[in-house]
This record gives sequence, structure tokens and C-alpha cells, in this order.
Amino acid sequence: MITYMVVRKVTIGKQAMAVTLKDVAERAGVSRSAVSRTFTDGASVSPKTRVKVETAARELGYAPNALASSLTTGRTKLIGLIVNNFQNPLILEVFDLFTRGLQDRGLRPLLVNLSDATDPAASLRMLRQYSVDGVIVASSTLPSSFAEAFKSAGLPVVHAFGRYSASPDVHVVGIDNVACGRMAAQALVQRGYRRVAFLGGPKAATSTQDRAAGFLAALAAHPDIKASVSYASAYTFDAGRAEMQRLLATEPAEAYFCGDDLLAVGALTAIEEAGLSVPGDIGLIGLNDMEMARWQNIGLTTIRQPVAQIIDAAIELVVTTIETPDRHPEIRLFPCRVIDRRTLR
Amino acid sequence: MITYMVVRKVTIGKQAMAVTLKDVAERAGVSRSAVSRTFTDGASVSPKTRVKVETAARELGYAPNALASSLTTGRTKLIGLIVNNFQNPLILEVFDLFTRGLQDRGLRPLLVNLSDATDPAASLRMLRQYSVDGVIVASSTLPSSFAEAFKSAGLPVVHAFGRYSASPDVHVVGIDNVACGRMAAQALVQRGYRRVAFLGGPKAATSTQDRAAGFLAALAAHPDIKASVSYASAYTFDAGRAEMQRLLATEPAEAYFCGDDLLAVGALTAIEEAGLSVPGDIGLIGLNDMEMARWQNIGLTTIRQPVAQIIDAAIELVVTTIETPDRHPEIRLFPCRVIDRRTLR
DNA sequence: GTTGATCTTGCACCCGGTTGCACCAAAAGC
DNA sequence: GCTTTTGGTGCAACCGGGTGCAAGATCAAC
Repeated sequence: MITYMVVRKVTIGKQAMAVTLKDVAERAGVSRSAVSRTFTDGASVSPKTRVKVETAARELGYAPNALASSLTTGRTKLIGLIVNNFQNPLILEVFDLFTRGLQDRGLRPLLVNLSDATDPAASLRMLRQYSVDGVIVASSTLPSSFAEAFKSAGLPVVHAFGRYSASPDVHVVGIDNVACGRMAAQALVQRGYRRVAFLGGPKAATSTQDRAAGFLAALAAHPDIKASVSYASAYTFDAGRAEMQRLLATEPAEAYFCGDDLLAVGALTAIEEAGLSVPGDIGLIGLNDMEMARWQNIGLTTIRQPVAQIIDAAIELVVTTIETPDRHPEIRLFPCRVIDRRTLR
Repeated sequence: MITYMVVRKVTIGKQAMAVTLKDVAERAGVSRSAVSRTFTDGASVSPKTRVKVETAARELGYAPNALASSLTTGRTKLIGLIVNNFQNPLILEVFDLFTRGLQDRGLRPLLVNLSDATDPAASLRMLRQYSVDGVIVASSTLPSSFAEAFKSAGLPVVHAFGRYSASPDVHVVGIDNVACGRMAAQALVQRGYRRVAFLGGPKAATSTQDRAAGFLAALAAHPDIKASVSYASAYTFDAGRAEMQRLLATEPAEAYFCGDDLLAVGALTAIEEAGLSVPGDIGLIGLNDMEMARWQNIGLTTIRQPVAQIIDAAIELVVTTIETPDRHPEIRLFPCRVIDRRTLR
């Protein structure tokens, strides 16, 4: 049984009026400042007035207007959360953790969908209009210039799942995609594959570029192993399937490192549709370890991203940057690890 | 190549100051009201001043503060989006469509995660503090009393994927879960199953209750068919698997209607782990048609919810209710249909 | 050129809170 | 008992913008 707070409200005509500071002040017989002070901690209020105000507030069902107070305090406790990939199941975990993490700290996520057509500049303007306290960009495909635009607009920003550079302009939290590429290459080499390939996401995605680079770099040390690279048009099931179909038409490699679990499942489908088997004919290793990877009939061998740690760090970083805006851009990378299931021999 | 709007800003000490109405007014040599009027359509401004103001605004990189204006207009263009199930892949589609739909109408989603521990009353208070213009509750498990709490707080509210009653207190948009239960029953009967069962989500979820009711009601017309019902502890893969393991220990039915695709995949896994086959030994039909249902190695026969239509209707309904608050509570149900794949004989 | 109607415009006050400051009362110190 | 310190309070100004009102400007019509 759940009970909800009763809200008493004055009704003028058809318009419901919210209870305001003034109403509480009048009922409690004190000034508006007194009421305001009762609700801002650290302010000096005598126990007597505090009680008077609190009972009055309770009786009226008063809750301070966060937006009005933001006008003077300059803090909205709103955090812009920018996402541009709603296909990937990993985003579910990301949303869950972000919203919880922010809520736990008294912050609220203002969601921005930056898929395809939507204009990046428009979302920047929008977030400025709502004077968000900070911005978290959760995307492995957006260029770093995007996050930097927020920074130069004076907004604390963290790029989660982003690309890092030697001298970063914004905070970057995520994984070392180059290292992941190397890790995947090693996994394939260890298992004795001699003709391997990287099946990446869209070529423009920074994560794809870095993973490819790491993959190829690690294989450069093995001249006896043949390595190749190709790109799917998006980080989706269908794109992975289409690209694998294309690859199967010529001479496919023995094993593929797919830049994302979704691509891997798409590839898996294409392979089985072609009458071949995984890992019998072709081996696959994905990246992310999405929820579905462990499902019995998928059983995808993959590289796990520590999502919870990444998000925790992103939130912590945006919060501290709000408090100390001059903080130097920081890079926090978390190690990945191979999760062995059934798509590599 | 993407270019971003350049933002000129005055810097006092370390604090970046946003460009304000006053700044623009001074630069344009007009009053603040004139500036305000240029940015509110419908207000009377001469072409000359409009040009002056607009160039000044552009030069300064001015964007009106949405929160400040909300104080006088009473509109924040913020819509609370309440979700309590971050496990289900369907939510991805929901998020994508919601955020796009809201953005297209100049509205912004304020996300609330109502999973397990979080207090419903607290989120109500929070949304009132941020004076959202409306609330969309996207959940098939929350009781209708929850959405009603928002309504009695004077907030326009739409319950998407919710339960409808004969005399609804709030707008409800979704599917007819009872009809879905019947539809599933018919699908199983048609295929000649004689011992069928419903494998529901948590017993407290309204959607589970209604689906079970419809399922059993349809089967009541077939006295020769044996029907039973059981409940998983949550709408998750693991819960579905655990419940099916339990069912397999005694005498399982010939076919199961699972209250959600995730449950179905969990059940599928349990069945295959037990050395049985689907649909050879046991048939399965799910509900939702999540993205993964069509994946080759899942191939789940299921009932498709028209998510896009539901969300479209929900947004439209919340918008019109904001404009005309007295609008009568409305129920909009959209038909589902069976998607035949490979888990029924 | 007048008169009257229609637009524009600025002033001032308002939205709901916060906060510096001056003032006053109570407590502490002697 | 008196002064000094401390703490609590209300006033008024302010955050960034919206809007009713009245005065001034513009224009059409006579």
C-alpha cells in the first residue's frame, strides 16, 4: 500500500495555483525571508520560527520552486544527458545507472536525443536555455569537438565512452579502445586463428577508429597472420548482418572481432543463414557484453566494458567540475576483460 | 564538418556570465520589454526594432532563459517521464520515440527512474518542484493510483502502457491486455495445444493480471483444454528462466503464453537447458516483439505492441491536456497482432 | 491640416525565491 | 547592572523575463 502526499491548493477559476513562499510566510506569521531560510540549510533560523514555518508549510503542502531559486543561486541541479544511440541495449544499463546516480545526488537528468537528423547546435542552445549545471555526453561515436562546444560555452562537461587525446580539452571517461583492439587481437591469436579481421561500426565513429588501430597494431607483431578491416554502416544488428553477408560472398576470415555485440549478433545470423557455423567455420568476438550476450542461444564471446564504473566516474567528475570549474581536464579509463562464451573455438 | 554557434560571454572573475535580456537591450538601444517582445511571437514589435534587437542578440549570442520566463508564463516545457523498468529492451524504443516526439514539439523530457527502492512520493514532489508542464508515466506495472496522484496534484498526466478502467481518472494509452491474453489463448488453441499455461510477470503488475484474465477467459470456452497460470518474480530473463525451471520439475504444459518477450527467452533457455526443444516439446509465445525477438537464433513468436502509435498518442494527449486541463480522461487502445516466427508449432 | 484609430514603446510591477544589510533582542562577559 | 557579542529577523533589492497600462508615434481618412 502506497500513500501519497496530499496537496492542498487554492483554485482560482479553473487554474490550479501552486502554494508559494508568501502563502507559507503569511500563515506562519513571519517574513518571506524567514521561510526561505528555513528551507536553505546553513541559514540562521531560530528553532521557534523553524517550527512555525515547517508546520505551516506542511499544512499547505508547500514545496519550494526549484526553478525560481535557480534564478538567484545559479544552480538548477539539472544535468543534460546527451545520447545518440538508442539501438544499443547497453544504453539501458547506462540510463538506469545514470538516472539513479544523479537522483542519489539530488540531480535531475534532462534527456537529449541526438540521433541522426537532430541538430547538435540546437541541443547546445537548448541546454543553455535551461541553464543546466552540467552536461554528460554518453556516446562513443560523437567527435570530441562536440563535447568541447559545451565547454567553450562555459558548461562543465564529461564525455563518457568518448575518445581521449594526449591533451584533452574535456573530461573523458571510458575505456581504452586501442587497448581493446589489441586485447581482441591477442584473444584471436592465442586461439590459433591465422586469418583475422575487424568488423567495425561506422568508419566515422571514434571508437571504431581506435579499435581498428589497436587491433591492427597488435597484429603487426605477427607477420604470419593476415589481418583485414571492414566497416558496417551503423552499430546495429542489421548493419552487422549486411556487412557479414558481403564478406561471405568473397573469402571470409577465420575469425572476426566485431566492434560491438550487436554487430556480432548480426554477423552470427548472416553466417548461420549462409549454412556455416560459429565457431566451427568462423569465430566471433564482440565488444560490450550487453545483457543478451549471455543468453543461451547467443552465447557470445565478448569484451566487457565496466559500465557501472564509467558512469560512476562520469557523474562524480561532472559534480566536482560544477564545484570547481577550473579543474583540469581529466581522463579516466577502465580496463576491459574478455568474457569467454561460445563463439570462439 | 559540424560548426557550432559561437558564444560571446563576459567573464567576471572566474564565473562565466550568461548574456541577458538587459545586455541585448542596452546594445540595441531599446527597452528590455522590446527585447522580450521580439522573442515572444504574437507580440507587437516594429520591423525596425526587431532588426535592431535581433542583430544585437546574434552578436551577443543571446538565448532567452527558459526557466526565468517560466516564472511568469507558468510554462516550463518540461515533461516528466517516469519509467520503472530498465531491463526491458522495449524501453529503448520507448525512450527514442518519446525524446524525439517531445523534442519535435519543443518539449524536454525530465527523466525519472522509479526502480525498486525509489520513493514514488519523492518523485512527485520533485516534479512539482521543477514545475513540469505534464507527466507521462510509461509503465505497465505501476498501479493506476500512482498516475492519479499526479492528477490530484493538478498535473496533466498520461499513463502509457497502463491499465484502463471503465471510468478512468487519468488518460490511459496502450493496449488491451485482456484482449492480448485472449489473442494468445486463441493462437495456442488454433495450433492444437491442449494443455496450455500463462507464465506471467510479477503478480502485482496490472498488465500481468489483465493478460492472465483474458487468457483464462478465452480458454473457459474450451472445457477440453487444460489451462494454468504461474508468475515469475519480475519481467526479466532470469525470472523467466527460473520460473520455467520450476515448472519443468513437475508436469509442464504443452505451450506457454509468456507475459513478456524477456520471460519467453528466459523460458526458452530453461527448456533447452533441460534437454527439451522449442517448439518440438514445448511451444512459446511472447508479448512485445522486442528487437531481439527477430534475431535468427531467437525467432520468437510473439504479440506485437504498436509502440510508436502508443507513444505518439501519449504525447499528443499530454500536450492537449496542458492546453485544456479540464479535458475528460480518455482511453486510447491500439490493437496488437501475432508475429509468427518459430517458437510455436 | 485635423481628427481618430492603430501600432509601438517604455515604465513599472509581477513571477517565486535568495541574500546583503541594518536593526533589534537575547545571551555572554565583566 | 551595563556593555559587548552573538544570533535572528525583516526590509529591500535582485535573479531573468513577461505583461498591463498609458503615453507617444504613426498612419489613414476626411
